[in-house]
Amino acid sequence: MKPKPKRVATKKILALLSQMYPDAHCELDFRNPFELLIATILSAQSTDKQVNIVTKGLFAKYPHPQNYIDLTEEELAEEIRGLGLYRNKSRNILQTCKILTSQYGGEVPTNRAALESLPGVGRKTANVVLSNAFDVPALAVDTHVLRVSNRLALADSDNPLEVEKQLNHKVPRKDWTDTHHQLIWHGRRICSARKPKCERCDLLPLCWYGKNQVGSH
DNA sequence: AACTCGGGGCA
DNA sequence: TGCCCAGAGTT
Repeated sequence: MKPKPKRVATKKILALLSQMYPDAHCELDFRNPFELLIATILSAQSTDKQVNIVTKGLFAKYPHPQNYIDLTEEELAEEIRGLGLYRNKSRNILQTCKILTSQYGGEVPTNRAALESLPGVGRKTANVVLSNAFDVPALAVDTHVLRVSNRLALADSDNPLEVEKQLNHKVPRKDWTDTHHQLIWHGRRICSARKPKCERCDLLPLCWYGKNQVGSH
């Protein structure tokens, strides 16, 4: 495979992405920052569809962080059964709710440092909450964004934080959240990890990876 | 950098 | 059956 070009048609790629996925949005169901925070913690290695099913019952029963602090890990684990990594998530959410209750008056903090200090909340989850619940521009880099932006040569790194920085330089700040969603939708629908559907991808003429795949067998 | 957690959906 | 799912924490 050829080395990545130093400059790519970034504007064209971004324009095409927004044209391909004009309705790209967060597919998790949530009504407030707390629900988004919990749903996003739960979404790791789980489908958003399953998260929505589980959280519907969970939030009806336990709408506020205060409602969680007296549960045991086992009790909460039972509530979120059906999702992957559910023991870790149960422990983290319980701890997070205790911190939200004792230190933040039951509210979700709006700054990154406070968010990332919560158990189960890393860079990616913090960015999702900031951008989707608080309208703070932040480009969350998950596995889809990492893979797709590298294939398009919009980024050149396996480190999510590094990719986030590279994208921040190339994407207008006002578009960070939309671009984030578009890259994810593209990664799920066409630019999949194993067998990307390059033959029906409108980005193929502009794609470093796709052009290198054509005729490479 | 390499593990570990992990059940459920879907081809 | 194998592969994948909007990661984070620990070693």
